[in-house]
Order: sequence, then structure tokens, then C-alpha cells
Amino acid sequence: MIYCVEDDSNIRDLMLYALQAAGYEAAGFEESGPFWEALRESLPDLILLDIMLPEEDGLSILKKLRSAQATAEIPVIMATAKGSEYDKVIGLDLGADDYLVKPFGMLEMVARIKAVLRRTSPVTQSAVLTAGPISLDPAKHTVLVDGNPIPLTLKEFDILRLLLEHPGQVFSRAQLLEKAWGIDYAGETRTVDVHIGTLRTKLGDAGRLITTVRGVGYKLEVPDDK
Amino acid sequence: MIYCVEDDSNIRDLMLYALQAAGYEAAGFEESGPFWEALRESLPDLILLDIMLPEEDGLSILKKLRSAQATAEIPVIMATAKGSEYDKVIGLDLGADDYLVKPFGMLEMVARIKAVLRRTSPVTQSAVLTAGPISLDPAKHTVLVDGNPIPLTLKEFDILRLLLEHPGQVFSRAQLLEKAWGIDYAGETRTVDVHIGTLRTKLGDAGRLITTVRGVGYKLEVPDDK
DNA sequence: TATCTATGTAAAATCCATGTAAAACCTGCC
DNA sequence: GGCAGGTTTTACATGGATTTTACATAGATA
Repeated sequence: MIYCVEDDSNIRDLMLYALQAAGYEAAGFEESGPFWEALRESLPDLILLDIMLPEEDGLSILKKLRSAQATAEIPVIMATAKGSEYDKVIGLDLGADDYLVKPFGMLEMVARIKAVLRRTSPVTQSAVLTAGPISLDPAKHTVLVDGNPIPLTLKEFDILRLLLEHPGQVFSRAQLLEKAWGIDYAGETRTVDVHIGTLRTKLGDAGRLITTVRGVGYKLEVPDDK
Repeated sequence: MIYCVEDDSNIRDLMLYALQAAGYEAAGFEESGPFWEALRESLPDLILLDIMLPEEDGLSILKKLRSAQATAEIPVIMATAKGSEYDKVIGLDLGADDYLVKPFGMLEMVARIKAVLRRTSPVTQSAVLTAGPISLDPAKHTVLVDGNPIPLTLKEFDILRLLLEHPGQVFSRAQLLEKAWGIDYAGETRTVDVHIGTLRTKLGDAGRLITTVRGVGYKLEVPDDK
């Protein structure tokens, strides 16, 4: 789902049409009010944000988006009629993921959206993560091994997701704790080991992909059969 | 390190100057030949690529970069004078990470570089260490010799990393102990020798790169085959 | 050459990280 | 309150990693 915040109804309709033609779900907003409401309902995969808006300025919207935990990771593409370099720099510094200068073609817009989604998807997106026989859908919160659903608890899921997001990378127990639990734990704990253990048995044969690097931590072996 | 491939020497110098002023290391290339050579030497953190080049087209360079294992993950920003939308679409579809339309300001260029690096660095930044046939990836905790993975234990890995980080430099046993073990050991110990020994045999032929400096310690011979 | 010291290396001894089962502890829910 | 997961702690066995030991060997020194 893509949210478009754009006050000019002609342009907005054109954008929505092009997006839908390209296979995306899209919703348009004329001003910030309804946009914020919609955000409370559900989060989009990407936001197209005009800089010049009647009520609230696009840059300040971007700032708010970035400062809130829930929306900080949503990719944002800014659009503006003003060609001024200054705006771009500000927008990029605030963390916009890309920039479109009006007038822009719909082809370019779709291409940029595609590119941004491709870049961000491994981190943010609900794009399904896979490694060998394992596939994990963050949005649905499901894990399949060889197509069979595997019920996992929250922590198990979080750990597996982290490993799948960075295949091959070694994570120390401390890192796993920090990433999956949020807070960094000081003392020593065996809880990670236990979760890894249950994960491995639950995943069955595929559990072997989770390997332990002695003295360091755990990692997901990337299967090189392709 | 940022590589700039741009045939116009004025623009190239300007870019290099702006990059260095912004605190980046940067190297410029007028055409693709020397650029490919430099890539064999060492991989940059980002590549700025002009589309219009005398010999090899920027888009085809991008394609090659993406298809090679070693360079596939390096972020690329394309630059072009042609404002044609078509080029952009192609560039983005081939996996460019961003796009600059000439004439662009240096401020914007730096801002975009910053933005791209911010997006990609947490994932890419693996800083693989290499020396001759040996390559070591700290993040994955893997060592390859001529492309074949070599299983190493923690201490072996730590020692090898230290040596690779300072090629040619001699380390005393005490230094190795301190760096790889953390605490400085008082008495005398042969444990370093043993680890060096296993390292050498595990590395096979490449093990000869680890030489002993009699009465002092060990060092990694830097292969001068280039 | 004879001698002395530093290094290589195999094998034994020790240590300690990890796997795992089970108990204890939470937390939301009826 | 009590139940049903889920999560964390505890405890212990095990095997791999590390260290020590012992001896052979190569280099240095005179």
C-alpha cells in the first residue's frame, strides 16, 4: 500500500492511476489531517509526499514521520515543484529516501518507487524472507519450512527474522538480545541459547542452517545450492 | 572510499574536491579501464557513475558491477546530462541506488551520497580483509583461501585478523596475547606458537604468508605479486 | 664444530562454551 | 484466583577449544 499526499487533485488522480496500473495499492490524501488518521489505521509500504501543501508543510510531515517509532522506517519519496537545491538537501538530510522534481513522468515515478522499495524491502518490507527451505513472512507472522507452517513463539520468530535478514552474518548473544529484545542486557544469560535450541528442533532438518560460531554467537548458514 | 567515474576533468575535479571537503576519501577515473583495475585492487564504499562515457557506457558498467559477486552490493549513484526519462528508468531498473541529473550542485551530491550510505552501510559494511589468496570477513566470521572456506577456531581467527589488519607488521607473542586475548599475560607461554602452527597448516599453501621473525614474533608477509 | 636458544609440533591435560532438560517465573485471560 | 502458554533461570553433561608439556629441530653464536 502506497500513500500519496498531494493537494492538486489532477496530479493526485494521475499518480493513483499510474500506481494502480503498475500493480500497487494506493490511497491519496489532499492534506495532512486525513493522512495522519489513516496512518493510525494502518501503515503503508511507502509514502509519496509533496513538499508544498496547504496546511502542514511536507518537510515537517517528514520530520514527524521520522521521529515516531512506528513510522520511522517507512520509506518516503518527496516531490516538489520548486527546483531549489536547498529543499532537496533538507529533505535528504531529514531522511527522505528519494526525490522527484515536478514535472515528473509517471514512468519515472514508478521506477523510483520500485527502486526505493527494492532497497528498503530487505530491512523494512513485508517482503518474504527465505533461505533454503525456510521462508518467513513478517507481515503474516508465519514461517514455512518446505511449505509446511511451523508455529513459532514471538522470540523465536524475532531471532529467526534477524538471522534471515542478514544471512551469513554472525550475531553475538548480546546482539541478539539487543535486536530481538530491544534493551541491552548487561549480565550473562542463557536464554538465547534456549531459544536457539527450540528454534532448531522446531525447524527440523532446516534447523541445521542455524550454526553456532563457537565463542562468538550464531549465524544462518546460507545454502549455496543455487 | 568513493570512486568517481566521469570523463569531464573539470567536473571530476570539482566532485573530488567537494567529496574530500566533506570528509570522504575519493578517487577519480576518466574511463572504465583504470576503474576496473582499481576495483581489482580494493572495493570502494560507493561508486559515482556518469552515464555518458567515451569508451564503455555507464549503464553497461552498472550492469557488470551488479552481475559480479564482489561488486554487486556496492551502492552506485548514476549521473547524467541527458535529462531523458528513459535513461533514468533503465538506470533504476538495473539497480542504481540513486540518480543525479546534471547540472547538479555539490551540496546535493554530497547529501545524496550521505543518504545512500546511511541506507546501505548497516547491511553492506563488511570490510573484508584480504592478503594474497586469503580473505577474512569479520561480520560473517569466515575465512576463504582461494575461495574455499577454512574453518577456524576463535583464537586462530582473532590472530589472523590482527595480522591481516596490519600486514607486514611484526607482533611479539606478548602483543598477540594482549590483542587477541584481551588481558596481558605475565608468565611465558607457548600457546601462541601452537595457534600459529595450526593456522599455518589450516591455511595450507597460504600459511607460508605467516612468517616468524626469530627472537621477535610473527608477521604476515604482504604478497607483492601486483 | 660444539653449544645454546628459539621455534615447530604432537600429544595429553585442562578448561569452558554450548546443548538440553527441567524447574521457576511471568503475563494475559477466563 | 487459577490456568495456559511463553519466557527465563538453573543445573549438568559433553565435546570442542585452549593450554600445557615434552621433545625434536633449526638458527645463532663463538
